[in-house]
Parts: sequence; C-alpha cells; structure tokens
Amino acid sequence: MSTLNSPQKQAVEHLGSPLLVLAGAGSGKTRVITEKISWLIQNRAVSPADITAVTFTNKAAREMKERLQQRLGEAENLQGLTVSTFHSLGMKILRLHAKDLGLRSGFSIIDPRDVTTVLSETLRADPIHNKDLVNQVARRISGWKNLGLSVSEALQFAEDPIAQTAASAYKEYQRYLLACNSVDLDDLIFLPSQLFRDQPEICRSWQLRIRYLLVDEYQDTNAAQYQLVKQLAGDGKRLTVVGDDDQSIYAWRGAQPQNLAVLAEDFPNLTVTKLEQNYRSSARILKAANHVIANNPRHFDKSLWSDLGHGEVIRIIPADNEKLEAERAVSGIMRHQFKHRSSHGDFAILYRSNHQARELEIKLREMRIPYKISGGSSFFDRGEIRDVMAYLRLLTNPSDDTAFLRIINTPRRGIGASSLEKLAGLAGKRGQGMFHTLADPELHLILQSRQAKSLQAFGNEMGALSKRATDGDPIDCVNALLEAVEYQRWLHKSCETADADRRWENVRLLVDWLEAADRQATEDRTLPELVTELILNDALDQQKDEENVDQVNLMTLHAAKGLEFPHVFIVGVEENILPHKVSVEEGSDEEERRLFYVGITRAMRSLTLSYARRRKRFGDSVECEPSRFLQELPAEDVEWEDQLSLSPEQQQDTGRAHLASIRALRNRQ
DNA sequence: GATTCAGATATTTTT
DNA sequence: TATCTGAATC
Repeated sequence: MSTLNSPQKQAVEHLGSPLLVLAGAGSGKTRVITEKISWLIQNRAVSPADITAVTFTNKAAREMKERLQQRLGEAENLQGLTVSTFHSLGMKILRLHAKDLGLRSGFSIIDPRDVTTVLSETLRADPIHNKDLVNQVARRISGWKNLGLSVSEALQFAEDPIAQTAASAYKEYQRYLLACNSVDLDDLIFLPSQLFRDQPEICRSWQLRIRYLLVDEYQDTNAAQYQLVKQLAGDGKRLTVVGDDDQSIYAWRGAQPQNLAVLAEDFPNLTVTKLEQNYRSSARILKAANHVIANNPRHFDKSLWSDLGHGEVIRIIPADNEKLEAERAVSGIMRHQFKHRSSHGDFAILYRSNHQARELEIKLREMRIPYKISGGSSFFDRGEIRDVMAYLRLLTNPSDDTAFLRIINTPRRGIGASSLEKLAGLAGKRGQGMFHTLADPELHLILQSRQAKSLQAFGNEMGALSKRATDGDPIDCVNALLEAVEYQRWLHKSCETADADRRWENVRLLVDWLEAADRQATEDRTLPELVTELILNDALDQQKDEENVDQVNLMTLHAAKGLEFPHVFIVGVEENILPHKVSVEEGSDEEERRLFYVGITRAMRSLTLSYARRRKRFGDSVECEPSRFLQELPAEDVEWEDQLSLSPEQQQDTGRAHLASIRALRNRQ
C-alpha cells in the first residue's frame, strides 16, 4: 500500500460515492482494482463474497485473480469473491433465473457462427435473400441487443426497409432460440438487463448480493453493459469503474466511450480520480503518445508523465515494399537482441490487420527466430471443435436443433435433406425439438425404414450418453461420446492423414482443457457448466498463456491493448492501413488515432515504426503514403532511418548483408 | 453424397 | 494474389 502514489491511494480508499478512475496507459489501473479489493477485505472487513469485479476478457479476469491471491496470500480466504467477465456474470444470472425468461436448465449458447445459418433460414422467403442481407441483419440484431433494445422496440423504431426486415427476423430468431432452449452471446448481457428491468425485486436481490462492484476497461462497455452495471450498482455508492477514453478502440463493436461522461450525469455525486503517472514507458515514448493523442478532441484531459528517463529516440523506417519492411523489422530485432542481450519475448511486432503478419512470419521463420501469433482465427472456428461442441451441446440440451443439424450427418448417417425435412415437420407438429422427435412412433410411417432405423439408433446412443452426462463424470462422458460416434475414424475418412491427425490433436486438446478445468474447480462441475465455460473461455488463449516460452510476439494493435513490451515495432504505419481506409471513409479516424496511441504506449524502452512505399494489394503493387500520424510525432524525438539514396536493389543488398552478418555472429556464439 | 471448380473477397473481433 | 466458400456436377 505504501508504494501507491497519491491519486492511486485516493482511488483505493475512496468509499461512499460512485468513483470513476481515469487511468492513463500504464498508470497501474489493474493495480488500483486489486489493491482496492485487498483494502476492502483487509481494512474494511468486507466479505469477499460481497465483491464483484468485472472485466472484458478471461485473461484479464485470470490475471486479476492471480494478483489478488498473490497480494493477499494463502492466508486470506477469497471464497465467494467474483472476478469474471461481463458474459460469465450474465451467464451466472441467467442460470439462476432461467425459468423467469422461459428457458429450461441446461440451456445452451448458440455457436456464433451458426447464427448466420439460422438467420439465413429465417430470411429464406425474403425476395433479396443473399449473404450480404443475412450479414446485415445479423449485425442489426446484435446491434439492437447491444443497445438493450427488445424485439418490440426494434419493430417500433425500424425505419428503413432493411431495418424492418431485420426487426421481423429478430422476432423470428428469438422465437427460434427459445424453442431450442438457447441464447446467443449478446443475450448474456441483454437478457439479464431485461429481467432486471421487468422484475425489480430480482434486480434488488442482485444489488444486495453484489454490493461492491468494480468494472475494468469501462470505456469499452456498450449500452447494454452499462445498463446492467447501472442496475447492479443501485445508488452507486459502492461502484468503482476504471477506464481511459483515449484507449477506446472498440466503438465499431458497439462500445460507447461516452459512457464515461454519462456516468457523471447518471450519478451526480460521482467522484473522479485521474491517474497520470505512467510506470511503463520512457519519457520520450510518452511524449510521442501525448503529442499524437492531443490531436483528438477529448472529454477528459489527461497529461501522462513518467520519471523513467528520456530513453531512446523513436525510429522510423521507410522501406520500399512490404517484404523489405518485414526484413528490416526482423533485422532490427536481431540487432537489438545482440546489442542489449534481450530475449525474444521482449519484442512485439504490432500491425493493423492480421494479413500483415504473413510477411513477418516468413522472415522470422527464415531467420529461425521463434515467434507466436496471437489472434487470427480462433480455436473454436475449427470444424472439428465445432463438431464436438455441437455434440456436447446436444447432450446437455436435447432441444438444441442447431447442434442436432450440425452433427446428424457427422459422421455420415445417411440422412438426407428430405428425411430431415420430414423430421423437422413432425417436430414442428409436436412442438418439440428434433432430437425428442426421434423417439416418436410416427417417425416410421413418414420415413423410409433405413433412415428411420439410423435415426433411432442415433437417438438411443445419444440418449444413453446424456444419462451419463448428467449422472457420471463429465470427462468419461466426453470420451465415451468420441468413442461411440467413432469421431477419429470419421476424421481419417474425411480428410488426408496429416490433416486428420492435426484435427484429432485439436479434439484431444479440447478434452485436455475440459479435464484441466474440471480438476481446477473446487467443486464438481457438471457437463453443462463445463460446456458454457468452454464457449466463454478461449481454450487456446489459456493454452497460449501457459506456454510462457521465449518468443517474439506478433499481434494486431487491438490484441495488444492491456499488454506491455520492452521493445515494440509497429509496421505498416501508412495511410489506408493506419488509419485504415474504411475508417477514414466512415469518419472514424479518431479511433484510428487512439489505436496508434495504444500501440505506442505498449512500449517500455524502445519504439520503432515502419512503413512501405509500395505494397502488394490484391495482386498488384500500389503506392503508399506514410501515415498522417507520423507527422504528429514530436520531430525532436524521432529519427528517420531513410535509405532513400539507395536503389531498391542496393537496399535489398544491404538488408541481406546485414542479416548475413548477424547470422554469422550468432553462429559463432 | 462427395468432389471439384468458379467466384467472392480480404479491418479491427475482448465474449 | 491467395484463400475460402458454396454451388454444380458426377
């Protein structure tokens, strides 16, 4: 506690009115939250069970828990303390009040990628039914939920024809989800807030239950999340939110950074504390960041400062094309490593969009530098994982028609479209799920005997397994499932050996994760609990977290938020990339500037920026301009490593020679 | 029901 | 340019 600076201390010890902590980059905001929780428990004798801290990512939640455990030691019993993501908290609320919302126990979360499939079906009759329409409708529905708007509100406010189409699709979609005893990810926030609005006494019970509410990365909350926060906070006397409007980079996803300002209106007795001392970056880096962000109009003015010394100048590297840019970034890293004896993990290369990682990957591989790429396509986007997840969902929630349809022919069971149509028809007539209908005596009458038999066999098999799912050990059940459907054999039958092995490996990873999660838990968990945890938790994320190996970090600027690295490279600092073309066209260049700001403030000791003068775009080479943001950097703190005087061939040669000398040096070691 | 070929499509994506 | 998806055909 003694090591906290004065505003940090103020924030930690503040009680009695709602508190907004405006925490600049690297100013120790997570620390303030953990210290505050510790202080509440140790100095104010608050029971851990009365405290809930909310974050956006599982990783942030995990880290916060770890830090608390460290800070308080084993002696303190943290039993009952809630540190969770918005979505897990929503899930917890939904579980307890499923009945009030027309859901049955074991309800499942629909695979986000199946949403478009469902909507496509819903919109089948629409005259302009195409992929674009479906995607637009999906975005609208998600947008409405993020705004906290119900079906009737959407129907009421829909003005343009697409909005009207979307609103009626919204109605259908919700009906479908309810029939499947499913919710989507947005519902995890939206439904609890609807519930609290409609049933104030339930809301009151949660206010009493949560008491001390702390929210991290508050600038990233959307309208529905804020609504939920407000409902849970009650009079707000025990509410603490921490955020930084300069780091708001998710407005395109519905985040409303103005929620920071709205807080002062909704809670007139709001106390505001600013954290402006940065403990991460050198003064130069911070000055550069301040210069850049000063070009944005800001609601809350902050001036970050640091006493970590001047530090190195910021280097700007122009390269002739994207290949040379990658080469210079990689050789820059290697040079740095030899000069400062730093390890791979001290470096991060950040970029605006995922495809930029490719050239870097090629070069890093060429130079045999270990690296890890965060982000890109998720573990849960893989077909095999979605298959297994669909099986698990069906086991825990037999009404889940989406899951049923996904796996009924995986592996092949000889059930064609017409059989499924008949089955769906009968299910509709009976008003029940397709899986339930497998046991219907009438099925034999409407289907050919082979199909009927196959379906029945499937029904029996899954029925037996779902008994095990509820009674027995969840892991045994999963293994039995994979065995019963001969999933591994199916993989080998449906793809090349190497591919099949890789996919099977992923499935095993999933099972391993389930096992780990099961073991970690203090009490026995049921399969449904594990399955929702799987959907809300990124298994790969956790996996990556654990293998703390020494590798150069590659990630998007978005993915870098909340992280720090001794040495940071930002590549592709060009017009049309950073700021991104689409953002400029949409007029959201301020968010792009914040994105650049986030990138800069990740750096502790050195920062290198690069851009290419030409770049391959969809095949042909186009000219590129350095980013407007580069001119916003303080001239006295940057150094341009221009090689303008050299021809591209010569440049390539010097680059090669450079790499060769470094390689030679390394081999000698 | 599987394979192949043509066409679309490339910004970020905490859950 | 490379990759992925869906439709058409065998």
